[in-house]
Amino acid sequence: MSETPVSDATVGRLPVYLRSLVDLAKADVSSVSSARLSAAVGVNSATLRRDLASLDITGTRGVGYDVKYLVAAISRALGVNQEWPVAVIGAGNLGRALANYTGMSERGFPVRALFDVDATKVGSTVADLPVHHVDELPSVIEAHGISVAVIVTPPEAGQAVADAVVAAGITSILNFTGTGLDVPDGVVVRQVDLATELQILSFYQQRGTAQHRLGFEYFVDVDGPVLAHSST
Amino acid sequence: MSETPVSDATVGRLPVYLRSLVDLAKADVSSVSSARLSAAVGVNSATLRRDLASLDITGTRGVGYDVKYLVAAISRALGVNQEWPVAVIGAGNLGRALANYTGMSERGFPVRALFDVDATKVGSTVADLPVHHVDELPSVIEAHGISVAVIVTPPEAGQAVADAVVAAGITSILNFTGTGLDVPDGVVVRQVDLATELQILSFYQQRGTAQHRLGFEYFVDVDGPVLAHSST
DNA sequence: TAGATTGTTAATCGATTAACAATC
DNA sequence: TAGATTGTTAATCGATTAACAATC
Repeated sequence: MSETPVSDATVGRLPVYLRSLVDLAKADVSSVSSARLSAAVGVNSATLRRDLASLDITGTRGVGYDVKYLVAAISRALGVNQEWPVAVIGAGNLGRALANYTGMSERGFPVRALFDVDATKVGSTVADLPVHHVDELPSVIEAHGISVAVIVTPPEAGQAVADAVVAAGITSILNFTGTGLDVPDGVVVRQVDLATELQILSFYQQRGTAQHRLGFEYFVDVDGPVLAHSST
Repeated sequence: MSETPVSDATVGRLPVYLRSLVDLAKADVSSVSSARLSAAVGVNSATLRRDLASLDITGTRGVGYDVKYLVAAISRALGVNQEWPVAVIGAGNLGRALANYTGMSERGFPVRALFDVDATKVGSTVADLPVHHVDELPSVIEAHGISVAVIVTPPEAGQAVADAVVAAGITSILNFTGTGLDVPDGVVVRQVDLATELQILSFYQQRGTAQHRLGFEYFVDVDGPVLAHSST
């Protein structure tokens, strides 16, 4: 076991590494150096090696990292090799879009239940799933072994819904309401805030020359030269 | 003019400050100290003062900051006081959800045009907007003075669409495809990646005790005691 | 053995924050 | 004037990265 804790920055890069590695595996590349992989994802090679080391993932000096092993190890760290059934709270436009989005299941996050408070929605069917009343959260979550809640209600309802899903035993929340959520320790919230993203865009738009380092911008080319790049 | 450049971290906090300030303004609070506002948004007060200073926003020693002035100044910095017409590329579930999402217009980002390549979608109407073929990007973007493109196509199409919107003069992109985009300097891309967010959640879920610092988690109470908090 | 590449130390960088002089 | 709070300096912290000994 490594002494090094895994930093949030490292966790954020893992999905990026994984995607690039899956491409390499598809192209039958068996071994990859930190230099090559890091160039593909636009990260410094020392950072990449340090990230892997913090997960106790090792390579072979003089050779590099085994691609299949890397895919397996990062997948395991990210929990990508198991299913995390999801509940979507809020059956509005966005909630229905998520329920219909095949990417959820493909990525191991199948939507198993939908909830709303609107009497005209409760009882209807979206993407072959019945829309439950929010009051049924505890029983439905229990029944389906749901571990992740995606909150797509209007902002006013966000905190109440968060309280309800936490009370029902949920410890991972993906929050699309603009509101910040107050949750107990041990519950993880990720904020996806469209309005904030757009406002950040308009900030740079307005500033003209966008001297802006992006979250993750990268470009992979397995066969040819590898180019990593960010707008500056 | 301030010497200090505005860091990306600062820009990311501005929308959070603004939302809290709007609440204060609604509650008829005329003046606020950095201590109070920073507590409300869960940020250190020195960080807040530094953020404001980097935008040349000043307060009054011994008094604090004028709320209305702060709202105006941050709004102006974020470009929130003007409209940024948006094009949505991809008329699938998510694209249609965005077109129907009233929050876009409310926040100053009205969806003015929809695009797709699917012949069965082109010509149809979504949220009172005709779905154009992607080939029409240049003319439609020109006609509506569109400055922001939201890409919600399948990942495979992401780069081609990005190239097309950039060629059509767009300099701000909100990218929902999981793919990284290679864009020229001066074009700003914000990545909104559902799969990555979910994978990060499952990482912490799996680790059990989530020792996780959230992007922006905050809690505002204008009247009573102010509590800032993040799950640890 | 010679070349390549890891794993990690030590230097660097940038961002956060404590602390306090300036000043309302 | 006394109290409050800004604006900013200097210290601190954490993350990135250059550099290199270890070793395949």
